[in-house]
Amino acid sequence: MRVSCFKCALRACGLFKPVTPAELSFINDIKSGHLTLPAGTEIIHADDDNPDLYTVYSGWAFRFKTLPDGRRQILNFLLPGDLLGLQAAMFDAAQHGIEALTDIELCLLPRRKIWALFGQRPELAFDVTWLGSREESYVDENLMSVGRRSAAERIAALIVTLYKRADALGLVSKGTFAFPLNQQHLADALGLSRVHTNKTMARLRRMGMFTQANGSLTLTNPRVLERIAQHFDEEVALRPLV
Amino acid sequence: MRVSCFKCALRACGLFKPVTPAELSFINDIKSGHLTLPAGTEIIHADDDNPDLYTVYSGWAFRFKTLPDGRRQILNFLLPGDLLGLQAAMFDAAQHGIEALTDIELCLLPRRKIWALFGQRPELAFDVTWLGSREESYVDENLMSVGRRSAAERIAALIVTLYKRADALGLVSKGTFAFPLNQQHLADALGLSRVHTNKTMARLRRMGMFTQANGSLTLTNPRVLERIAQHFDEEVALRPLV
DNA sequence: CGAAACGTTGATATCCTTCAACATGAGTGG
DNA sequence: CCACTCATGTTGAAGGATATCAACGTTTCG
Repeated sequence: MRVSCFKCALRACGLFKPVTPAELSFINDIKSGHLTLPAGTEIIHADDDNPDLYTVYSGWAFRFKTLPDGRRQILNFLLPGDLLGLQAAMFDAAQHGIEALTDIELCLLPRRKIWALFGQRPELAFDVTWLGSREESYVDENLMSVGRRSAAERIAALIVTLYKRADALGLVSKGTFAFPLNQQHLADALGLSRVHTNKTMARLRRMGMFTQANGSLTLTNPRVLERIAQHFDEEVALRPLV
Repeated sequence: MRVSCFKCALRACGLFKPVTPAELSFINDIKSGHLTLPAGTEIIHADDDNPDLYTVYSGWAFRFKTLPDGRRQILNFLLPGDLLGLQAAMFDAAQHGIEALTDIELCLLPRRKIWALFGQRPELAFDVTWLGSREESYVDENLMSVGRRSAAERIAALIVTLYKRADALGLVSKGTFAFPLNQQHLADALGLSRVHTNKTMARLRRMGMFTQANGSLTLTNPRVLERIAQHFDEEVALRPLV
């Protein structure tokens, strides 16, 4: 099931910067496999040694940590085009797990070839670093939410962020996009309980912010939802925009 | 006030991997300045454009984000040897601020020379990526705390982490190390209020976990403090270790 | 059809925030 | 040297946001 990088559907979406033929051919060389995994698979386990590096080709995944007593925190979500396993590959062992949220396709970049990438293709090495920094910025944003935003603000912020990321990948049509998280995932990402997440989402839904059906989510009032993410004040949130 | 990389005191501490003469001389070349800034300086502002990259030579700093209404979240702390401004440099603009927590010395690696580093010194480019991943892992850990740990657990986890980082740098002697955070910094890093941070610290202090004096902190019961970071149960926490 | 996963709702408990007051120490100008 | 201010730390009381518990509804799927 070898999928050639020359025909990569992902690159075609326009999000990614153009790549020279030489770079492309190099990528095609080090890509050593194309995996398809079902939703729920643990792609990388905490304490895995010798972990490989992947690129998400299609589907969603998430990074998470758990405490000994089972409390779980989702760190960030991975969408097509994201690197998967960079931290693990740099440290020879993961401090976190990664789980497939949907059925997922991955391109394998074996650990032992990463060094060649740095040595021979500095532009690509730069891109790896860039992607790593972008992932960190997602974690930053989530930490800002969990530390300082109310439950309603957190939910609003996460939905808006995921919407924008999906949109950039061309996965949104008319405000609707596939939204594979259940309420437990949301709760674990936002540092809330499942029950409170449910009640707060119900409130935002009643306010007309979004609707959900068949695993898809539709933003029905993106402007206000974005405003809520910055500061939720029941009285103010719904006033007409100036 | 040019400080030569050949005599870098930081490298001498043994934490950093050995570097070839050629690498060292390259670093010495691109290092374009040595800054000394007083505590409280904003080194990088949110929305700065054209931000440079630095290495912390001595002192502490922290990365943070603020919401429009002033709520602040500290993302992570920067100690000697850490890169400062990588995310900002990769994106041409910072999504966060960085502030000096103590008086601080920085080595300047100008933005325009980063590319040369990737092109000419792949080992160093690799180190940059490695340092970026390590910073992300600190943010991960803090997110785990803020999302899923109780106040006492968060404080314990942060103090233990900072202790270990300081120790690795040789900044600890007999369980004591310089601890420049005030309670507002702790609260902002942990997603807590200043008042509750104070009360919870008082409790841990009363339990004999640590003492503070003259800007220094001493761990008086590191084993138990580490256990508390994983799961705090008043009844269980103080039982003798098996 | 039955079981399992997921979502919903109300009642109660608790952790943490907010407010307010006061204490302490460092720095500053008179 | 003293009064003053400002930043920081401390403490109690009261309120609120979120957790926990428990029950039930709904959907999915073998």
